[in-house]
Amino acid sequence: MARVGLTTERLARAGAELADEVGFDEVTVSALARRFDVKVASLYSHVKNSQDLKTRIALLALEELADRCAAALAGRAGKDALAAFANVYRDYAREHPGRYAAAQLRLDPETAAAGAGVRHAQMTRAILRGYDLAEPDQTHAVRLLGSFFHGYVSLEMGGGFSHSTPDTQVTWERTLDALDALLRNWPAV
Amino acid sequence: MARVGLTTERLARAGAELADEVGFDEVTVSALARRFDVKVASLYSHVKNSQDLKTRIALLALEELADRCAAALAGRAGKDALAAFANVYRDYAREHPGRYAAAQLRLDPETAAAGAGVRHAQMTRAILRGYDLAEPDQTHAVRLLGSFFHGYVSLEMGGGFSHSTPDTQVTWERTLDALDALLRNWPAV
DNA sequence: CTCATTTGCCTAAAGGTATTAGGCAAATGC
DNA sequence: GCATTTGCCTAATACCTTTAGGCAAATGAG
Repeated sequence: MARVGLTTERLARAGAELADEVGFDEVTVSALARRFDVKVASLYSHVKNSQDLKTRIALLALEELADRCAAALAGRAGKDALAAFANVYRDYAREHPGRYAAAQLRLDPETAAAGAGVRHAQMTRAILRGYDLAEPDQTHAVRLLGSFFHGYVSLEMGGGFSHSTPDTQVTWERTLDALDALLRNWPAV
Repeated sequence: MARVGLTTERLARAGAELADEVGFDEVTVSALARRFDVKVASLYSHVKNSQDLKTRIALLALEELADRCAAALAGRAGKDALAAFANVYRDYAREHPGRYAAAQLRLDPETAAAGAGVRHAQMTRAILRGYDLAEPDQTHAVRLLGSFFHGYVSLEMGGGFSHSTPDTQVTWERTLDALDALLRNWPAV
């Protein structure tokens, strides 16, 4: 019996590729076994179960996304940073729909805390350094931006904006303008 | 063999209840059959398949949500309308997490068009009547609001804001203030 | 190099969900 | 009261998940 060289790492990576190809929901222990031309039970030495596999894919995606964000944010400030950050999310979702869907997986708090979720929050906050926002408004703004990015990308991916004018690219640019304006003129209490 | 009186309608309704109790992902033809104390195959006379069942639950949720929005919007304008609309989304998601998850199901275009999705778009647009926004900015604003509401509620439901200060209720109120301010001072091109 | 140990993938088996085909009995209508 | 429709059932197939236990390949000590 030839050994294929399965590892937890390789399974997560292959699972991520599979997700991008067929959708995160279709990522299954069986499908992954087929991809490695290996019997299903063999995977259970490397991942605890199906949920564990999905969680690992999610964490991988979050890590990748955080890396890209960090790279995009380096040396930018203000609206430049805002747009760069937003574009990373959107582009990642387009390039890797399955991974992006995985990144949306609801993780239990400890798992999430151990992963790259914290980096995401820190980076969103870093964007706001270019604007004049004191706490607690800074946190409100972080949440507003996070919500918008996530919501926009989800809706666009889900076809929520399809078949309508104006073009979503224009909306994307104009809404980023609008958010920039909002952050510069954040309303006082 | 006593007849239970299954109908497509009752199945969708029971499926929605089940979704709220155990989560939309756990809604399965088998689970629904158990709930009616009926054999699994019996359901296939009323729904085409598992996907069909889920779609019907999604459409039911979208309809309910649209009804609530319409009721909330009646007689309100400007920020009042904005807040009322936003609160309907948030409250619905809290009251009916399973149904809300169902409403997020990706529908094929024809199904979506036949459902209440159109009403949602029209109502979001109605909110903007209280603000001075011409096309195409109105559409951009509709998309921004839709993205934010959806994103915020998803993140909050998913625990994205948990264990952090300030309180999410405060953020909710302040971000609505901010969006109101943004709509009143929409940046010119 | 040889032998013992570890480790990786396998077979086997049990349980759950989805879906289809065909049957019997209850409801419906003439 | 009988024929037809309709509703739920049994049976069967197929796929996914997960656990238990086995054999052989890799690894490493002497």
